[in-house]
Amino acid sequence: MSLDTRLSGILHVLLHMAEHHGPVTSEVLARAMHTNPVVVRRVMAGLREQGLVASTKGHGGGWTIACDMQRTTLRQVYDAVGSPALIALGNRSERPTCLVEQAVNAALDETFREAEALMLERLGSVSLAALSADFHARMVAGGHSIDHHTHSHDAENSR
Amino acid sequence: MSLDTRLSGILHVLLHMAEHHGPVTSEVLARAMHTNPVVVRRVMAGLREQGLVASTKGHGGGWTIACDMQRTTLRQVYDAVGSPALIALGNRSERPTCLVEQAVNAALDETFREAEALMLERLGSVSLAALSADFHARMVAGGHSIDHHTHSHDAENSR
DNA sequence: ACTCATGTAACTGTGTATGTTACATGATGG
DNA sequence: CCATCATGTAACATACACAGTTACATGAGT
Repeated sequence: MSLDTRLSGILHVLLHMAEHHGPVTSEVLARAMHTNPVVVRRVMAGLREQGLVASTKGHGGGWTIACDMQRTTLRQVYDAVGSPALIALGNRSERPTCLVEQAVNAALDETFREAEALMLERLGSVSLAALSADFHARMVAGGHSIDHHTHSHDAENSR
Repeated sequence: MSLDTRLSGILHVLLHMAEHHGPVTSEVLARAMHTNPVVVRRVMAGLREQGLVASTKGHGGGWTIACDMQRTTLRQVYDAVGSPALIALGNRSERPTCLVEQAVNAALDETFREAEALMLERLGSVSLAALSADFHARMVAGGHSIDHHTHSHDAENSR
């Protein structure tokens, strides 16, 4: 099954934005994410509605972070991109009258709900600031200077 | 995203088979699962390769359970259907050179791996016999007699 | 032989994320 | 005020995987 990469992509974009002073255009963000500017805008629209980012038009316009990165968690970003399904498996029918299927659903649903709850809890425990700090730690560990214009991006888009 | 219902469907089928004495044909199982006999055979092929079920051709042929239901877990059934992805989210690129993306991937991957491990652990802790026992308990609780020919199946195939 | 049932290939249907094109809207700078 | 830049959004194309369907071959039983 093909995976939903919107959360991954938008987090990438947010962290890049955090390294900039002024607004960043969709085109610049799209290049960093190896995708199309329209795709960026589409996903960012959800974040804007939640007040996580703001957009300005015209010359010198673009996207800016409009939230406190210390208080904003990955969970909020996840919800802002539409809270897509976390679990890739499901039951063939909800509310079946067949007792066999009810037993199967009960067993699987409990497992699914537990895993889902765990993921949501984990996402809720990581702030954007923590993610950004991790990035800076990696930069120091790799011997890079704090220069966000020299990040290289690989072209592989596998999985 | 549309969900993978093979595990759910095949467990339904296995529990139905457990209520029968002799072999059950793909057509009968397909009716219980509200699907096509070929779909049943396709998924059952994986179980046969793992020795969980056996098939016989010709008159009076069909599918029979070929494993110890006490010792066989949902995890084994899950593996037999091809171990499909459990998590519906993913990263835009594996092994990125971009440090920002590395940080994002690390955070998300850990969450995903934990949830996946939890699900596999849960699936591994439930035997087919336990599932079947749960089914029988539901039958008693609902005041049904042990007559597996009167199970009704609903027609809704939502989600 | 005839029938029944599995075994498979090949094709279609469907839903969703993703990618792309096109154009409208609004803001800025000369 | 007009050209340019950037977002906003609709519309359409593409890719992919599960699911469903048709068709036919293979083998077992009567």
